[in-house]
Amino acid sequence: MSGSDQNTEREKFSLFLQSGGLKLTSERLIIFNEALATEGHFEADDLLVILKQKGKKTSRATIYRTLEILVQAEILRKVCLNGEAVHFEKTNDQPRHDHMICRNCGKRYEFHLPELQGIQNNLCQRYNFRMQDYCFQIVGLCTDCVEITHEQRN
Amino acid sequence: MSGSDQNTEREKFSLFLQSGGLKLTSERLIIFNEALATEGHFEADDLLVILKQKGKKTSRATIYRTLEILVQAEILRKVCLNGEAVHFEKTNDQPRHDHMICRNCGKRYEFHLPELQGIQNNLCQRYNFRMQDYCFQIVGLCTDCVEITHEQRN
DNA sequence: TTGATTGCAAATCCTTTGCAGGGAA
DNA sequence: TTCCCTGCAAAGGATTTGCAATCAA
Repeated sequence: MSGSDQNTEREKFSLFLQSGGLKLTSERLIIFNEALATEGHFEADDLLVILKQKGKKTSRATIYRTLEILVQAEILRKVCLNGEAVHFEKTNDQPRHDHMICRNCGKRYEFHLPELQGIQNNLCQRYNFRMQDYCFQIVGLCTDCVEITHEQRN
Repeated sequence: MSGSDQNTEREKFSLFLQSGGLKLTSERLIIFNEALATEGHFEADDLLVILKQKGKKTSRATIYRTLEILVQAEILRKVCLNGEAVHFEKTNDQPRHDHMICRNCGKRYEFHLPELQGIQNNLCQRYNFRMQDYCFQIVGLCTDCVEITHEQRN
């Protein structure tokens, strides 16, 4: 993500906090920065570990509370791949949104499917729905694991 | 779901158990039957309650263990809507697969989008991936909640 | 007979919450 | 000064696991 994107998000965060009578504390800023600096998915606990390693003090409780705020501010989204634990990812991470996941080895392909946009617009119009986010994922077996599974069965 | 579908699934279950050296116990059969008789989504605990009400003895542990087997046998799938608890649904429940969920009130629209099939085939071919399942969901605000949110902000 | 399966209760894992002290506006 | 926030530790909820008795094959 470019620096200017990060500034946009930072602005969004500030405005969201203000509009809700919330305060911009140093802990919230630390968590915000780390979340935006993280590529791809992460769990709440990942952040705790990373921040500990970097010597930045934040409690687990504050991380959970702040991540919830970042989701409400639409800076992060929750994703939940095939029943795994809840992960977070940046909402403005455009090119990596759709997933194909191998059920066996966990390998994950990420891509962006512009074709989905038309489908989405259609639905939102029909139901008068305001889309904030979407998620598309395919679950199955990757090349390698198709073969392995085959061998096991024979 | 028709009776013959249920038989097909029952067959699938038996075969899966056999091929893994697993046994078809009365508890597993009870859970299988109840899972397939359930319309739409359910949680592990829902099943426990229902079975208790019907006077069928099964422990929570066995339910969790059996549901895991049913997922591996591709009779059920896990779905996780926007960070909610894990739900299960039948894999062969064709017409209700894609979701649009209101982040505010939790209202859920369900539908089937045949347009997605082409996209999926494309991807699977490109990556030589064997799709077992997919999931498409839109998250946002429904008609009613768009208005409410608007009022709050003004 | 043999090894898989069950139920129970304890253990775990992830997340939320109550509360007293500290901090932003 | 006034609430909002934080960290801690305890609570909660969902899921898993160890173990002895039980049961399908």
